[in-house]
Amino acid sequence: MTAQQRRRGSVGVVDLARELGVSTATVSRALNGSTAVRPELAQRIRAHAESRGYVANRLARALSANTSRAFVGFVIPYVDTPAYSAVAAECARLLSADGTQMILTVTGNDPVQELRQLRELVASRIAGLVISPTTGVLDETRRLLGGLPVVELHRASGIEAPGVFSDDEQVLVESVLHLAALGHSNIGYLGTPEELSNGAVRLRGIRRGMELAGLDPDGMATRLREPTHENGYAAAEELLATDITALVVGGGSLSVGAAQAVRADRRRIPDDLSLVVYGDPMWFALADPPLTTIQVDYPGLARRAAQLLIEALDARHSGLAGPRPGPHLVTPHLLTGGSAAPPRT
Amino acid sequence: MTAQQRRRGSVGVVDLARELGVSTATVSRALNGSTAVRPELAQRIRAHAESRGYVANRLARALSANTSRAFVGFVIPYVDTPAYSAVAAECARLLSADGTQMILTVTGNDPVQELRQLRELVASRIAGLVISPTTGVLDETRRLLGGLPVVELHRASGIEAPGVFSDDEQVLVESVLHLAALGHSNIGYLGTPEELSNGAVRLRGIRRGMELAGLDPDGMATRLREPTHENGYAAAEELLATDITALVVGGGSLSVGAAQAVRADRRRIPDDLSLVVYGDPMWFALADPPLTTIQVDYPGLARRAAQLLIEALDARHSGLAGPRPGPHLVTPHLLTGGSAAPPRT
DNA sequence: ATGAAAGCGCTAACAA
DNA sequence: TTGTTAGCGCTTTCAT
Repeated sequence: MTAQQRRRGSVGVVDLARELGVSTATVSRALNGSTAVRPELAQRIRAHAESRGYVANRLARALSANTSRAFVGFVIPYVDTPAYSAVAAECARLLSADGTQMILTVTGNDPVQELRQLRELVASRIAGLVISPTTGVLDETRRLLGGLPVVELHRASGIEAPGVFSDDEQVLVESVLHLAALGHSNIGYLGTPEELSNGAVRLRGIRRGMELAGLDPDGMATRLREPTHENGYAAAEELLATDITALVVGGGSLSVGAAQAVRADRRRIPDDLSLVVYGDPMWFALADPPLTTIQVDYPGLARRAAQLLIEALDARHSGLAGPRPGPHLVTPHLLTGGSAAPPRT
Repeated sequence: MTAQQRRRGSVGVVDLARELGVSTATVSRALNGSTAVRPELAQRIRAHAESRGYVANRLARALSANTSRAFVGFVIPYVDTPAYSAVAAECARLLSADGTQMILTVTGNDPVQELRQLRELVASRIAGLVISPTTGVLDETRRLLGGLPVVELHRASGIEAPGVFSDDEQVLVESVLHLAALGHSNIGYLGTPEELSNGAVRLRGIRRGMELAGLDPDGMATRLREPTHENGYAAAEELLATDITALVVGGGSLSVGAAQAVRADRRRIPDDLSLVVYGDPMWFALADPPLTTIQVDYPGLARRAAQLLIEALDARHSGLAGPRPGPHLVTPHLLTGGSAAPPRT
């Protein structure tokens, strides 16, 4: 047995250094591609490291460098919808290519959990994070976020940071106009609360759409709810009890619940009710007829988010400006299914 | 300005120690709840730490302890289906309660990526991991896994480790018998490849079902494909070109694709074709009629996985036995929708 | 019960 | 170009 692994079966720089008769500094330099080491030696060191199956301890490295991009955080309220799961996946993939590992935390939309987890992430010396804030971000949370490169996702919390969002206002305007053009004047809206930045944006869109259509936004049957299937179902039931002839849903989870409520109500689509939902067309394509859907390019959003985060990290490191704070918008599209038609006369 | 943060705005044990006139060792002990410190002092230290907003550096802690459960890995091939996203979410939540952070990595079902990422995880000194292995796990990967507490998820890779799986065989038997009882004798099957452990299990179930129904498993129109929507769509198209009167799909993503193919084919359900799908009933409830679905309790599965991992970590730490290797099964259920009916005579 | 000091594995000054 | 040495922030013997 050679002077094999010291403990926990891992070779370290000291082992390599000893085995090659050089110093640990040289090994470190060679392994990190420093130009200050004789190419021939560097090559030899790398080869040896490889053959010994050396893997640098990221913890030690990060601790030593006292600033590294070993880890970033990904903080979201839920994961059960492509808006989060697809984005998480894509971000993990992109960051991994950058040599960065992504720590996933799920807040359940609880500000206290959010703070607790953020603290832990800071304790792990994350280089930065992507966050989809809860509804009532705490001051302390805001303070912690202030000290890190952060990219907001889906929802804005009012801090000075770049964020990627779906440009929902316009598409919701479009949705209303679409329905109005078909002859609907009694349109209902089910969306997320105004406290959520995206809820506010969507509501603004739908109201502007009503105005542009010559309808009264204030008279519009409206329900704003936290985004869960259950809420979507319940709120849709309420709206179905009114005399609306068309329903627009602004939110992925709400849409699933709403679609089920409409189904359970035995309302025929689009004869009895026109329906525009929001989210992953995959889910809604199975309905009969396939539902007209507000479709968001989640992978695109993820790429943007990952890219912004990486830029922000680079900036922090090089002292440069970093990405422009504020919204970076991705344009959603109204995908015409068959769930919107003229109202029954 | 007090002797505030030294760098990167964080207070350390030395600060606390200095400020209280004790040693860092005492601080550490107090913070870690060692009994060897005068309760009154410990309390004072904790209070002070709290008031200073002290957060222990997990990296340093893990490095020093040289074994900790600061991080665990979660390695999966995809995330775009509840089978993964729901489980990831739930595991993150449960582990977080245990003070453990979850590093998410997505392999894209590529064994090389898998190995690369596993190496990085080991470099981060993860305490253990949950993995849903790729189809062709490399030997080196297997070796690395051998050195860690690991819990397999959905798929088994042949290593000696506990794993949580859906007990699909029985439910697939049941599906076939259900269809056979309705009078179908020409049943098609679309599932995942036999190389995937769950693919093999499901195929076994469907074949056993055929036998029990007095039908010939070898004559069954079968397509085995990697689980993607696209594959589901394409393979379903192929099967629809045969003379099957019923189709069973064993796989979540395949099911979505298949359902869409059936729809696109303008095949009426259940008149022209009986269909049994697999996965999240949420998606399939929107179809008309709602699809008969093999439903898996993903949150339950996640709880089991997290629990097993935690047990394995505890065991490693205490030197005890640890959870029983091999499959820990969760029972799925056949949720009767309206997509299975007697064949047209 | 507490303190002093030696690491954990690595990087980065500072020397040579 | 290479080596020596001092940390990074924490835990943990070993003394006291």
